[in-house]
Amino acid sequence: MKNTFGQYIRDKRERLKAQDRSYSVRQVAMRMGVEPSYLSKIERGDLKAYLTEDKIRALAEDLGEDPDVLLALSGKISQDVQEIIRKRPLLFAQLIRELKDMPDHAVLRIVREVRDGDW
Amino acid sequence: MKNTFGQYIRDKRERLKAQDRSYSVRQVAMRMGVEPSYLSKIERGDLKAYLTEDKIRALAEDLGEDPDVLLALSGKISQDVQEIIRKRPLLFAQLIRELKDMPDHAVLRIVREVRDGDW
DNA sequence: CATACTGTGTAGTATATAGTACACAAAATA
DNA sequence: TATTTTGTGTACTATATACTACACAGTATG
Repeated sequence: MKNTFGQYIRDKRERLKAQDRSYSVRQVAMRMGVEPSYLSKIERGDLKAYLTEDKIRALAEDLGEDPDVLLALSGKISQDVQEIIRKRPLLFAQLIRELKDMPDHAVLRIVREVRDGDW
Repeated sequence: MKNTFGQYIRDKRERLKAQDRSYSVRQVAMRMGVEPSYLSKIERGDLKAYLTEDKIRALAEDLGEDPDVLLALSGKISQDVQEIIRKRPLLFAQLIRELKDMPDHAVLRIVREVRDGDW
């Protein structure tokens, strides 16, 4: 559960490293602003190692991954999304619970229709 | 920001207390499972005092308030809602950001249509 | 008027979160 | 082969989170 995040990013990083040597633990860690030993711990799923949202975002950027996905894998939700929900908790909590078991395509249809402004 | 939660529940509790003397800080605290001095701190907005989700839920139940609202006021989002989002972060983060500026009635229409199963 | 109940101040605790700093042996590179 | 560079183990730190325990003075109740 906590472990998938580590495995996921280690995997991605090593695939990038095969093409570009600058994707070592050390260099990625430097670029995202943590100590290499700490990123190493994260990748190996150390239960006492966590990253803040900004570090996760920096890592996502560096690895070319979606920040929302990496945040989710480390048990977090983007602060901006949280704020939207907290401003209208009744509305959004209800909506999200309602959409829980909807298939992706149904939710995507909503997204599209909302974006196209038929509301 | 953190303070509104305290003021909100103190207000509600005192209104209930006017009708029913069992809504003292002490008794409510007992029922929700914390020390009275701690609930007192919470109500006065002590920045070093926080409640976990279950305590907030117990408090909401006791005061007849909506748990999602009290959670939001203390800067949290219900764990079950968080989990729904984390299972499909791309989908839900996108949807929520898209709905950010939609008026309530538009979001409610979506909720209704989804519930009535036109999807 | 005694006593029970009230709200709150002070002090202390445990665990979670989010890291740094440095050393070391193995592997890769020049 | 000398020297970088690599990943990681160990030890340490600071702040946030989530409380308890108890004492105390003021207020209300029997």
